[in-house]
Amino acid sequence: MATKPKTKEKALISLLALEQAAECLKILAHPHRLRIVQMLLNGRYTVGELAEACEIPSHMASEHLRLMQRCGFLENEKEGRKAYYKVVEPHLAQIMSCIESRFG
Amino acid sequence: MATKPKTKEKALISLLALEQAAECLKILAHPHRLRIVQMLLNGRYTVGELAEACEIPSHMASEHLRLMQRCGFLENEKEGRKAYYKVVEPHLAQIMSCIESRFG
DNA sequence: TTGATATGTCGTGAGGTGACGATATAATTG
DNA sequence: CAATTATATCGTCACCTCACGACATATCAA
Repeated sequence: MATKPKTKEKALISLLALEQAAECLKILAHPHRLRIVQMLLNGRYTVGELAEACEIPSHMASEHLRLMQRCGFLENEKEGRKAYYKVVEPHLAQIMSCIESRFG
Repeated sequence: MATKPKTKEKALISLLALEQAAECLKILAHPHRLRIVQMLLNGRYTVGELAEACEIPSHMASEHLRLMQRCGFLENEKEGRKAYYKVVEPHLAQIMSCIESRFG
């Protein structure tokens, strides 16, 4: 069972940590949110610009952005009436590059 | 580079491809399935062994495995009454290593 | 054969997610 | 001031996922 005849075994991540990881992956697992993350990894965009790229109304982009902000993926900077978002979770670049290598 | 990104932009993945990517991430976004993938990346296990590691009944592990098989993550080999599963999607190793670096 | 073991499949129901319209807030313009 | 623009939030509802029990299948052993 757990004691396999394997010589090298990696330590398993605890189920608790895997629940957190699953939560993060669920948030990422949406085509519009993926596009938003991909764009924000390469530039600076407002809610309206991101919404237009996703072909959705801006208030829906705003909800996606709020969700990703709440889980620590993004932060925003307000400039007048505009809100610019940026990526603050460093691992997102790695994951997006992996997704790009598989689906790009 | 972060100031005027409009001149030189990385190519965006099409929304269609992002939908596929999101589907795959949704399947991965479950703590028990993450544990299964992590184990199968490092060894050979039966349904019952994976179920025990996830602390779930084996018929539920079987459903997780079927799901991941249908989307091309896994394949199985039957030996008598036992079924051994293995990872066949090469990008899973990259993604798991990214998850391990963030949550491990 | 009967029974035990290992895995696979089906149906149901609670709970969660996503899309949408309506509405709210906040900043700029006339 | 009011109107417009940009973003944010709320309420609703169709849809989906998850966990579970029940059942089915398949293999092995006595």
